[in-house]
Amino acid sequence: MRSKPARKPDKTYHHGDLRDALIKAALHQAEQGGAEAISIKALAKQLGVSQPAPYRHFTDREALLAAVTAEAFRQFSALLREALAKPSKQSKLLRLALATLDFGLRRNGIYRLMFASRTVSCAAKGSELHEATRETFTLVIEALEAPAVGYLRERQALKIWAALHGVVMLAEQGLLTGEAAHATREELVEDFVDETRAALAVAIKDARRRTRAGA
Amino acid sequence: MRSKPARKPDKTYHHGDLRDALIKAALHQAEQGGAEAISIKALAKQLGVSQPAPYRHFTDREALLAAVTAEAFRQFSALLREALAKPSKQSKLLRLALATLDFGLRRNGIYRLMFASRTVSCAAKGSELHEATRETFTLVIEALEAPAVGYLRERQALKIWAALHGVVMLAEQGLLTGEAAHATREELVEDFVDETRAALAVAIKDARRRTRAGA
DNA sequence: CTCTTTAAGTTATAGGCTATTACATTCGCG
DNA sequence: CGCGAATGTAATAGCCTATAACTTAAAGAG
Repeated sequence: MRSKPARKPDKTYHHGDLRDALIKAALHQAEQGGAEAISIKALAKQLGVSQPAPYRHFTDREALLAAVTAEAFRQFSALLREALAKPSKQSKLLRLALATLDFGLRRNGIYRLMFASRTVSCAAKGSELHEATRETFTLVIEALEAPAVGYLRERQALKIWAALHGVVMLAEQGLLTGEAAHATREELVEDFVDETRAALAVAIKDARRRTRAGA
Repeated sequence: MRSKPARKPDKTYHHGDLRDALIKAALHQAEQGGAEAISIKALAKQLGVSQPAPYRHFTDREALLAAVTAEAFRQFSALLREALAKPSKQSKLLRLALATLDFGLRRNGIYRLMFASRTVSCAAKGSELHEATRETFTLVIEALEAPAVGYLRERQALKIWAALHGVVMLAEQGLLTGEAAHATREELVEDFVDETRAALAVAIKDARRRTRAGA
C-alpha cells in the first residue's frame, strides 16, 4: 500500500491518490475566491499531473465542484460537532451559532461554495452532497436541545439556520462594519439565539398544554 | 436624437446606446444562471456588435458585473418601494418581506448576483453600486415604521434583513420543499416579521423608560 | 509467473472566453 | 468644413474546459 502524496513524486506514472488530492487542493483554492477560483488546469499543474488527468476522476468541472462542496460540508459538520461537544458555559445553540459565523467569515470562499452556489440545489436526492447537507442540518436540530414535539424543533432550526446565513451574508457584504455597524455580528447572533430558545420554550409548553387539554 | 435600439440596426456603425443595452441584456442572462451566465462575447453577438465593443464601455468583466448589480439593486428598490406604497391590510414590513422573498426566488439568478457574489463587498465607498445597496437598506428601515431611538431601528432592520436572506437561501437550496418542509417560506417570513415588530416595540418602550428615569 | 484486462495518466487538439493592440468610422462642436 | 474624441472592428494572444487517441502500470486469472 503506497502512501498518499499531495504532489506526485517525479518519475512515477501514477499519482496514487489524485482524486483526493484534487478535492483538497480545490478546497484550498476555493478558500480565497470561491467556486470561480477553482481551475482544473491550475490544480493539475499544482499536483504535477497533466492537465486532462483530473477528467479520469470527474466527468466535468461541475462534478468536481460537487465533490468539493460535499467535502466542505463534512468539514463544516465536523467543526460544528466539535463546538457542540466541548464543555462550555454557553448553550449548545450559541456555540453552534458562533462556530457557523466564524466559519462563514474565515472561510468565506468555501462558505459561498456551500450556500450561495447552485451546486447544492442541483444535487440529486441520494447524492453524496445531498446527504452531507442533511447531516449538517440535523446538527442544528440537535443543538436546540429540545424534545421533538411535532415539528416545532425543525421549524425553529430552520429559522435560526436562516438567520445565521443572513448574518454571515450581511457581514461579508460590509453592512456590519465601519460606521454602518449598528450592531456587531456577534450581537446579532446572540439576539437570534436568545429569541430562538425563548420561542421554542413557549411553543413546546403551549403545544403540551393543548395536548393535555385535548386528551 | 436617435432612439435606443436593443439590437444594433444592420449597416450602422454605431449602436447608439450600447452601454445600457449591455446592462439590460446581461441582467436578462443573469436571471437564469447568475453571474457566471454573463458572457461578454455572447452579449456582443446578441446585440449585433463585435466582440470587443463592450470594452469601450466597461474596462473588464468585473466592471460590467458591478454596473449590472447596481441596476439590479435599483430595480429591487423600485419593487420594494412599490410594495410599501400600495394600500394593504398587511403591515409595511410584511409587505416588504414578502416582496423580498418573491424577488429572491423568482429572479434568483439576479438575487445571487446581488447578495451572494463578491462584487458588492468589493464595491468602493462612493461607487454607484455602494449607493444602490445603501438605498435599498434604508427602505428596510422605513418599512419598520418606527421612530429613531438610538440605533434600535437600524439593529432590527439588520436582523430582519439577515433573516430574509436566509429564508431565500434555504428555499433556493431545497430545504423548504418536499418532505423536509416543516414550515413554508411564507410562514417563516411571517414569524420573523412578527418577532421583529414585537422586539422593536419592546426595545423602544424600554429605551424611553430608561431615558425618562435618567432625566 | 505470465498474460490480459482495466484503471489511471499522457500528448495533441479543438473550441470558448477574456482582454489587448492597432486600425476604421462617425459624431459633434468650434 | 474639419478635427478630435468617442465608438466600433479586425486580428491576435492567452487562459480555460473538454475530448480523442495513445501509453503505462497494477491486479487478478489461469
